[in-house]
Amino acid sequence: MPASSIRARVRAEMIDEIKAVARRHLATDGANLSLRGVARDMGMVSSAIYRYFPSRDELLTALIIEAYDALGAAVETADAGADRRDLRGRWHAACRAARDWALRHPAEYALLYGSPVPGYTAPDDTIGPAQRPPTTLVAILRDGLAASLLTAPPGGELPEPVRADLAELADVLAPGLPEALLARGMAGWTQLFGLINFELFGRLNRAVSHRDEYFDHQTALMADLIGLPGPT
Amino acid sequence: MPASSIRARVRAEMIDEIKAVARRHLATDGANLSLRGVARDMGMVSSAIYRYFPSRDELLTALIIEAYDALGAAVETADAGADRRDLRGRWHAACRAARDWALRHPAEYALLYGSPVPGYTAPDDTIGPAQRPPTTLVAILRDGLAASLLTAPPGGELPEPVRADLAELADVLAPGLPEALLARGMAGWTQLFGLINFELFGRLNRAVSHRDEYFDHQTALMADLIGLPGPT
DNA sequence: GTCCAGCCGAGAGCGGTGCTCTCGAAACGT
DNA sequence: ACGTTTCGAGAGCACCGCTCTCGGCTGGAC
Repeated sequence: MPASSIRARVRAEMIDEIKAVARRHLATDGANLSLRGVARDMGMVSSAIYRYFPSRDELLTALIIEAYDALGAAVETADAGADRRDLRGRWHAACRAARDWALRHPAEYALLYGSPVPGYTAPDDTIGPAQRPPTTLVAILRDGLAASLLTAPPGGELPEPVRADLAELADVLAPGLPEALLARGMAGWTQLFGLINFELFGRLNRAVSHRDEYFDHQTALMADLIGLPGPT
Repeated sequence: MPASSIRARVRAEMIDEIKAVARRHLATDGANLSLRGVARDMGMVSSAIYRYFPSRDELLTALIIEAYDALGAAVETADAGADRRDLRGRWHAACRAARDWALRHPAEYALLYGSPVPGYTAPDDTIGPAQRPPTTLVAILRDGLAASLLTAPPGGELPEPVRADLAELADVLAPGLPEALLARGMAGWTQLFGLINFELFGRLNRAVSHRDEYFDHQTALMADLIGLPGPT
């Protein structure tokens, strides 16, 4: 009597295959995922899918969680591949990894950072994976501060309500991080996904043709704002 | 034989009413607009709608154009209401107007700046209205430069491909605007809609509670990056 | 004042969707 | 070997966008 019986194993494989087919549909057909469509592709009838996912939204949630994890992993490995003391290099590596992943998986990215699906509210399972990219970015700041490569901007520039919010946030993400530094880090985070959104959703279409260089330059501007130094 | 015959007039009124009902549906039911639903609300059968809009996408396009215009008008009037020489005040007024409009019309905002509808590609009619907000922001920079309230950052910071792209863009938006200044303006533009996206799409949910103050602070950071001075 | 072309709404219908329920068969654990 | 559990198939419901046809109304030219 194995902990995972045969039934449980084939069931897990079935769930994985459904997710794989759904991901493929997402990549080709765009955001509107059809349960009946993936059922057809698997040679099944649509009602059979409901043995594995109680609703279309649950399938979407599973895909969303996996997508968050894939994006988070991409950003983390990119950061890990850079010289620990080259804060600016780590920043650019992380930003580029996020953009590259988004360009390679536009439909999944839209699921994560596009408009929320009308009736859908993200369950709590997603908030962990969703925090991986910003956590990685903040880690760069924390490391830089610990290694004295970075100095925090004056805290006096923060209105008190903002300082209080950021203090609570720092307690979760990176305890001890000065609020003013976190504020600029969040500006960088916002900018990063704003840039990706604009590029992916066509807002740069008749305006910017050298996308790679534009992206690097814009993220460099934010690195300046944060105060990230180059390699020592 | 009036230029607008009776027939044409009632037809135009009908189109307006359909758009109004559709906008109401958008506000209550969220992004998935149902043609049959608006037809029901108007006491009509669904096929009758097709006398006025050839497809659901065409209705969406009409709503998108009106939404762009409403947002653009809100930003423009906000800017116009500020002291011409207070560049920072104008910047904040424009940013707040965009955010306020978005918070008041979340579904319409999502239509404009959320993930694009799968099969839908924005027709050319939308690019004019879509340019109004960024044009207004750039106008602040142009005015500041003309009044010598603002100095452009050194152009040497720009990689050549970026400089070339931005030069072309400046020719359209604000001829003569230094590329490095436009680059920072676009960073502010990206940041603005990244901020609104994050707030509206729930990314700030368990993180930032004082939304107004946070927004003002983040846009102030970008005003710093651009180099906007306060009132003289 | 007549009359007809043009417009309009209703209705039926097509293929698609998410989802529910039932039924029979297969496979598992005992 | 048997009873239970699980599974896929199928029919069906209500909804969707969209097409086509038909009959009535009416604006405007005569």
